[in-house]
Amino acid sequence: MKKSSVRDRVIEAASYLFYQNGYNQTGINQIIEEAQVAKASMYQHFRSKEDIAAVYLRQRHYNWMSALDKFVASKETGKEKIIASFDYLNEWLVDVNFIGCGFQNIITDLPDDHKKIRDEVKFHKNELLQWIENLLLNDESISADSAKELSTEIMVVLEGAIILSQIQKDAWPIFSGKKTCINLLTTSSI
Amino acid sequence: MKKSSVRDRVIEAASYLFYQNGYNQTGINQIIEEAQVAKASMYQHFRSKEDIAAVYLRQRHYNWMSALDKFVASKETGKEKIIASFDYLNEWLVDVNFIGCGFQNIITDLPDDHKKIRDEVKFHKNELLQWIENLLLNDESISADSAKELSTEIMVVLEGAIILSQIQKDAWPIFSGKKTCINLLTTSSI
Amino acid sequence: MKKSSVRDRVIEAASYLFYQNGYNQTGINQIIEEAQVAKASMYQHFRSKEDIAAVYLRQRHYNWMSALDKFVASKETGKEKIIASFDYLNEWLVDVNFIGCGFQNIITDLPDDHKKIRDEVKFHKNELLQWIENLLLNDESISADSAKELSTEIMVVLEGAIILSQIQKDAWPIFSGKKTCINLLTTSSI
Amino acid sequence: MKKSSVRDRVIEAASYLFYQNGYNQTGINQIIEEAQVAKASMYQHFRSKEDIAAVYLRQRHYNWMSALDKFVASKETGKEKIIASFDYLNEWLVDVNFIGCGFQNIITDLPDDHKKIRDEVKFHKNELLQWIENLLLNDESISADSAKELSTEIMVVLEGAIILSQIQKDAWPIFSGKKTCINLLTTSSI
DNA sequence: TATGAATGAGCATTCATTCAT
DNA sequence: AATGAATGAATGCTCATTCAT
Repeated sequence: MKKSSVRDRVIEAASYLFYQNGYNQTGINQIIEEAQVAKASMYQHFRSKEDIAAVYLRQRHYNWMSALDKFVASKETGKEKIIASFDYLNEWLVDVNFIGCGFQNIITDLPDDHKKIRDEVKFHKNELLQWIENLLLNDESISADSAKELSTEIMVVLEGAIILSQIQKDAWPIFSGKKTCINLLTTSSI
Repeated sequence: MKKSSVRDRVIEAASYLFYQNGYNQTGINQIIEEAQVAKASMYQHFRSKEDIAAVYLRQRHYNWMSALDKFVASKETGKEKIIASFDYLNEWLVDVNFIGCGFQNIITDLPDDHKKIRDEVKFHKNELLQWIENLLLNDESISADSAKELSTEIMVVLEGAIILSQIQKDAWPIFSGKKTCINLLTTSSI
Repeated sequence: MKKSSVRDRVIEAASYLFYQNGYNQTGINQIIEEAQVAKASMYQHFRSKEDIAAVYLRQRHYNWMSALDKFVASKETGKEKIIASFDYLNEWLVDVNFIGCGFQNIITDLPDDHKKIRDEVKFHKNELLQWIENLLLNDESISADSAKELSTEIMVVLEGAIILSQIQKDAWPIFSGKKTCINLLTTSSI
Repeated sequence: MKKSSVRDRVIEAASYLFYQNGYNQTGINQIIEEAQVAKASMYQHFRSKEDIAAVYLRQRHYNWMSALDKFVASKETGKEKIIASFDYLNEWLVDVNFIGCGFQNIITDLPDDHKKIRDEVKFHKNELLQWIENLLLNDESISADSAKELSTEIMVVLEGAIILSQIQKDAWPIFSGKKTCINLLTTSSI
């Protein structure tokens, strides 16, 4: 069995450490030790720590979104899928012990000049927003305008559920969020 | 005119720096330089950087809450005050250029052992939740049970509005949140 | 049109970088990037960074001397050619913004063991000295002994004019040197 | 007997290493090891490696000039003192095995942004030029204008003698320079 | 001949904290 | 109460060179 590439090992190690311990709490030395890689080898593949984080975030985005998609796959309508996404939050956040969102976490205490990271975070959140909007657009009972507005409202609730459950180390904000979401989707269809 | 105390100057400097640049981005040396205080003098008043942050957060809590109270003072009913709190978010966050919530920001990239800081953040959020609940309890049209549940839902929306506006560097999540809040307060009173 | 060889491209890139930015300031990575050459390919043609520098210096020597020859070609006598060489210094050093002599520059901050480079620098300076002496030997009014001695004196002035104009970022040392040189050539012929 | 201060030990160690091995060849780690000082202690006294070098150069300037003054003290006239300064070069450069001028050496392979160092080098050379000019001004047989011009010519010769003896690892350029200097001072007084 | 991948040793600098006075 | 001096450990990053293919 072949040892995986330097690049892969670095990303794997960094992804784990960045998410578990935070971006600022994770040093290059930790990453290379965990990845069993020479420092200069690592810097041949990544220009900077920020670059590693950018790759980590992009990868995290795809993994997270596809896990979400998979989780709600059994639901039939867009509304049901959206509501189920709160159950996804619950499963996920309980599983990681309420560490919270890797994207939110990395952006809140970041040196000013880390533009790549900020862009990745925005990218992820915009994709998630789009995911919600698309589900609503497929629902015949909802107009395009309503879909746009509703999706932003739900997005806010999702984000709030994540950050507040992280602070409280408890799932209740997720269930409160879910209830709000149901309310939004119900009253809007009147 | 007497120079303010070492302790006060440290807190003032640290408060500014922690909020503007972030906890991890702010070094002890920056703080003592800004505060015009000797390093050892500082450590006579605070055991550690975390201790300074704890005091900063407690003080920030009181300032923030009282500014909120003041902002919504002109409103008569609890519901109106709660809805107006989103306007407060808007005024505040636009003013600070969407730096976000000092409590959310400090908790997301923190060494594991910083318990004092985590406790201050929880304290603040619990106080804010209580503030909302109390306003609802004063409304005769809302039952105690409803007040409890509604307040958690609104709290989630508030938190989401803050973090998402910070990521987007835009006020739209605040207005989406306000809309959701109005919806919640309206449908609940049916 | 064929791409020039690896060797040539490396030398060209290194020559530019060594002279413009300095030997220590120029990294192997810069060279191979500028030369569009793989690192290992480069090391197939040159044993070390020092070896590249040795080739650069030898090539620089020929280019510099032939430009000097060309510059003074219109002058008839050896004395006139030597005096004109200060005008050459001026034209050259103004053109390169007083970067100074590539040979002087490389030798002053060098690891102890870089013998090849030291030898190249000595070679160049000896050739220049010889060039001056030969011009004087062709002058009938000057004895062989005088030519030998005069050439060393003029050489010292030339070197001083270069290094001092580099420090001062100004041409005045070149003109002072020229004046001294004229003086030497005049008084000696008495 | 008290151990000398951190600052003094750092300067002493750095001065030795910078001059003997070169600025680029000398690392911070070497300096602190030689000085027996903790790294952070060193950085409490000096903002950067460049700052250490600036102090080293300033101190070197005073030491070098005062040794020169002392060396030529026995001479009576300004002209004699200036001529004797070439003997000083000889004594000095033979003693240090033709390492050359610490000011010339540091400036020829320096990162672009090291302004402080460049300024110290210019300062030293300007002071030396002034020293020569002042000696000539005290000589009644020389006009102020001549003193100004002669001093620049002699300065060029001095610099050339230093750099060329360094390259050749031999004293002959110093004696050639001395001869030129005598010539300049003699012919000028005609 | 050519090259992508890898490396150990080193770089200058900053960290939060403690000590001696 | 106040402070200048000192520190070990860690920071992110670059160096010239070599290896396997």
